[in-house]
Amino acid sequence: MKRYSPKDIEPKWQKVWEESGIYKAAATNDRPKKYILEYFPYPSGAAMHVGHVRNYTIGDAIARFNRMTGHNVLHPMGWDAFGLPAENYAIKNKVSPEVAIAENTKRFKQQLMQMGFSYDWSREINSSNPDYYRWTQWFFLLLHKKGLAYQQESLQWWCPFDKTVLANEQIEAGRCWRCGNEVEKKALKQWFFKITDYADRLLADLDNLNWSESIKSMQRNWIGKSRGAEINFTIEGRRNKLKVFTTRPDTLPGVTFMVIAPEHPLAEKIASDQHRHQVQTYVKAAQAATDIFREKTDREKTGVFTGAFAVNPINGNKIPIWIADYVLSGYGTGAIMAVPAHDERDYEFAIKFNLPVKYVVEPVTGEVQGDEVEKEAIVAIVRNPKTNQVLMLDWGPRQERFGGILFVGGGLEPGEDEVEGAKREVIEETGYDNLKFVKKAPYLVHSYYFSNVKNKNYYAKMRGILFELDDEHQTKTSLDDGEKNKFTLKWIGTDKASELVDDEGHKQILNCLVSPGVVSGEGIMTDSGKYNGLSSGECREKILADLEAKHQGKEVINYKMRDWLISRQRYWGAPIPIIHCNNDGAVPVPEDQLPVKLPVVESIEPSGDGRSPLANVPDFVNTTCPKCGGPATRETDTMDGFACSSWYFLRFADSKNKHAPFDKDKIDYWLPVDDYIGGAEHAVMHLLYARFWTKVMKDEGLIDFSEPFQTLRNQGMILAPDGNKMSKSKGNTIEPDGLIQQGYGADSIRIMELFIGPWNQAASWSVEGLGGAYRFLQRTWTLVQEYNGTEGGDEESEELKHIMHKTIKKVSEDMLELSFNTSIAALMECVNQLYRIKAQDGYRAVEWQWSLECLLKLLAPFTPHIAEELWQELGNDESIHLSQWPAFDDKYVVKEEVNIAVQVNGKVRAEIEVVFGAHQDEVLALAKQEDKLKPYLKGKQIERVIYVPDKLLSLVIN
RNA sequence: GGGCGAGUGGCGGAAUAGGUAUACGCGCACGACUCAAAAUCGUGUUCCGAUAAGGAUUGAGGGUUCGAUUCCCUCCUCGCCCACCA
Repeated sequence: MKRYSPKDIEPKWQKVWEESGIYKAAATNDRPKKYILEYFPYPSGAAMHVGHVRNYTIGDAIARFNRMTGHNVLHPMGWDAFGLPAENYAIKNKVSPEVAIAENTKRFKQQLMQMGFSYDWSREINSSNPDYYRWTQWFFLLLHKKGLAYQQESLQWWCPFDKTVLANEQIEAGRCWRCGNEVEKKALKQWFFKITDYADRLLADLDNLNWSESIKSMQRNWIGKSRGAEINFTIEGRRNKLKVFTTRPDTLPGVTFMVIAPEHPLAEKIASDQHRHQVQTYVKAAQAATDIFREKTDREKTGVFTGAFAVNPINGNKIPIWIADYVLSGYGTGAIMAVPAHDERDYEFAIKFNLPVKYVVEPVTGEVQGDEVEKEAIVAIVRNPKTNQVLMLDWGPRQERFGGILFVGGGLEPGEDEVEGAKREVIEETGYDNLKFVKKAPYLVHSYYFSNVKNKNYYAKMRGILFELDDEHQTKTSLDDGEKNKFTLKWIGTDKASELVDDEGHKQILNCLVSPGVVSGEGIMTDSGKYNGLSSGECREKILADLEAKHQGKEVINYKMRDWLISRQRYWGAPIPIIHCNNDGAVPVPEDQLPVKLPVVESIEPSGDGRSPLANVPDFVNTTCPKCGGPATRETDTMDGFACSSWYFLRFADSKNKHAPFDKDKIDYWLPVDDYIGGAEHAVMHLLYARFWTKVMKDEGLIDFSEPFQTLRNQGMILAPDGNKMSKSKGNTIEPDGLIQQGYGADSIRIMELFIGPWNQAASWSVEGLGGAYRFLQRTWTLVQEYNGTEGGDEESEELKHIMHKTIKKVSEDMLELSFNTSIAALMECVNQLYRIKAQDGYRAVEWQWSLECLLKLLAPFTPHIAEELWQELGNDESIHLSQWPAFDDKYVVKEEVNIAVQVNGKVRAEIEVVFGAHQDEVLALAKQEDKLKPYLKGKQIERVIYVPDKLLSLVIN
């Protein structure tokens, strides 16, 4: 009997498959197509570890399953070769990027090969190959032609380590996404793609994509659409207007100051002579501060007064203008109207600089009951300054809307002063009569509440009043007998009180009086002149209309997303195909002169002066203008690597095309991608850019769809056994090569990658678990080997049929849901069952050959090598991977006898065996005779019977 | 601070149009084989209880139901992403 040796069989079959080309996507229309794609890797210096391998294992299982279920499958692979990772690796190792890429792709390909993935290697692409980037440049020209590529001088993120600018998306918490160094701002003339033109479509089309909610919401947040208003404030004594963006124009009556960013063009201009020096100092300091520092949200607010005033367009109020760095120059207009009462940041600033806080939106609390009586009411909080406790009334346990722990509260008599009324209520209910008025709550609270005494619902306008106790003298309370004893008085610490209080309105009043703060959210307008009484939503519309009538404001939609900066001052990228001419400006390179090839240079090291190394190559730079023929210079910046990956999935459909990026017929057949598999790290970069390019191509008529990836699947990360992220620097990476060397084999690794847990959930790699996977394959191996050594037999086995049909059904259904871990569990269970039958009856049953063949087919998507080897040992000549997925028949799946659980009052008390499909009456009759149940049923009446066929009988007895 | 997701044995996890919780694997224990070990095969393994009867158990607490891991409410913990975005 042969031993299971992955080292022997795996390379053997890999060679056979490659030579016979069985994974080549056919140019046929006879089967439905499936395009299964995994993110193409960038071949960096570090080899692939088992975390990367999971991505490809998932894709391969899907691809293989689809092939066996009658699909024409495209499953390609290529290399995202341009870009910083490859270039930095090359610099570090003092080799040319071409050489580095050649070495690394070779290594990566060997790693993928040894895992037995079923790629169509005939379509392999490499984004740094001129045959490929020629078309990347072609797309640049298309974007340029459509006005979607433009050049602009602006302050840009600059990484001093990588010596290049970076796109917004490539900044992570003020640091470069590649090297982790702090970035700075630098003024440079740069190329941009106008992705903001597509913001609305990128947002709207997300709804119909079969992507995870988390990725969709990341993209939504990134696009950051918000509806609001632009409002023009006149500046006293100046002609300039101060334009602000706000999402809450309804709070305009509550504006108490304005804030502009230090970078705002008016910042220094509007400063009064008296304040100019301070302003200049502040602006300078802000510019000098690092972005990491400025982006810290937990630091204290800073700012200076400019000495200038703006005028509130709806009430003419004079508002001081401040400069502060908490206002960002890059968002909205770089200036805000500050409403400290209703915005936390403004509030913080107002407290720090002692600016007024004006409440204009009253919050609404409680639930509407429908039968409210409107009433003016007060809530009195009495504080004992000696103990810092507040007086509360305990009405007993809170039930529905009754009882609970509350403050003194009550209605006002007609015409009664709020403070007097509050005092009266406190004395009436508690007897404390030496009260000192401290303050009123700065706003009213509308609340629907139930009176504890008078059974009525009130729609109350509540005013909170704070008293302090002069002494603890108490007079007799004037409660009538009905009210007495309904509550007890309690003194409670102020911190505790906020937790204990049982009414949302009371709680807000407490917070407001003891620690006033920001009122966020919607509500009802107050202290706002003619807008009083409107809901904040209605007020928003009204104020917008008023402003528009006066041409002082308008509704606008604002986005967080910026245009995509694609210039890189680096060598290793596709040159931007533009020629700069003194006469004609930036002229696109004519299509027939593409590709603009990367020249060979002596040093690829970035110069650090903001220019790409290409600028030092005169032969490359100096050229003639395609328009006027005069002397001209080439653009020396290269394109962001993400440009290359924005269309590679299209190229796979027609990767060898010399005359066009692709042939439309082939795109029409293969695209869009049916299953796109990769990690979540690309959520706002690659996945957004690729969607953008796809929409541009659709608009140009190059393709007929506007979303490239119908279904996106984000695999869970494989963590190191220590629970940390695998990384070279931590030294905790596990590479498949070593495991294969140890003899586990690619098949065991593949099983482990999927069996470790749901494919989209993170999991820690386990060496012991891999041993289990190997044992399972070895058991399978042994089973087939032993069978092959027997004569077989001709007995029929219903049991064998049942096991196999059940397994086929389970695995088939789980595969469609990508539930790989449970598929594999079912296969393990199946093998265990086959062992049991073998031990009982040997290999006498006639179904053994068929059973084992089915088992191997079900295994084939996961463990292609062992499946192929044993398949052929069972006497098959054609590859198992071209065979048909087995079918199941429900009639063998169900068993004739089934166990039914019998519950008595919800507890399982017995299990009885009945024939499949038995009727309730039969089961009940059997249950009544069951010995185990007799003690429970004796002398009891069965009140109710619930029967779930073939599963459960539930008896309710009295 | 905001958004998304998740809490089940010693561990990874299974079971959610409500229906026998802990499948499968790891680990552990015992047995067979062996001079012995490894490998292999077999048995057991949620907890308490005595190998019994019985009871408890899906982060905590409450609710709906004959019946809740699954649905609803309150809270706690962890992970990921975003974050002074007006």
